Amino acid sequence: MATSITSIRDLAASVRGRRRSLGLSQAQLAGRAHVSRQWVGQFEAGRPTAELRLVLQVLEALDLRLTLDERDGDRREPSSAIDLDALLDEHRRER
Amino acid sequence: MATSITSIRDLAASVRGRRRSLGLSQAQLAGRAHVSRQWVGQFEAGRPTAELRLVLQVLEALDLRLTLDERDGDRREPSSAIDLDALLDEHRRER
DNA sequence: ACAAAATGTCAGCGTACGGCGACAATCATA
DNA sequence: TATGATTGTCGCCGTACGCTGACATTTTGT
Repeated sequence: MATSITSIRDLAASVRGRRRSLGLSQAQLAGRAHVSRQWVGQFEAGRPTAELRLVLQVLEALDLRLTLDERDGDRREPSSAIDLDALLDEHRRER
Repeated sequence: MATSITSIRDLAASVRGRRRSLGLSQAQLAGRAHVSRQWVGQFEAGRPTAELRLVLQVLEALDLRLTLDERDGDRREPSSAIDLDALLDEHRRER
């Protein structure tokens, strides 16, 4: 049951959902993740400036695993954008 | 080709690896992700206090996808720790 | 060998983060 | 309905983040 994370809001919603499904209060989660209760609340509300380390701590406390994979082939633009830049750089070098 | 992310170091290494495999410099990636070049360098070096939003921006710029999934069943302790707390809470309520 | 490109590192600046205590508002339950 | 639990929000404080410019060091390419 994997959820794709494309935004902070996705992540926040997943964290809140998981916390609730485990029957934990924000305070309990905070204790396990070594963050403040207020931090949990604000993170769940979608705060984009949260510190990565603390995010990972919370995910760990909730037994949530993050995985990272490539999505080349799924996107149309980035590969052409990359080629364009590489091309220009190369062109500049040859000149 | 999915990589499990269990630490900042994992993530940083994946980002650097991906950037290199795409043939991008830190400066190029920085431009695409709307962060400073120095930020990319420090993040790749494993800085744990990076801002989540910027991390997601960089992952997007590298066409890397994050997914989140539950790992109950893989761990032995958390489920017993959670049960203990829930039990105590319930016990307190009944009293 | 040398030059250009890339990366590592430093310092200054302004903004804001995380923890804390506290209180308001909301929710759950008896 | 009343009460306790939970969550939202505020303000204070000290620390540090991200950007920038700059320079040192390393790597790459010829």
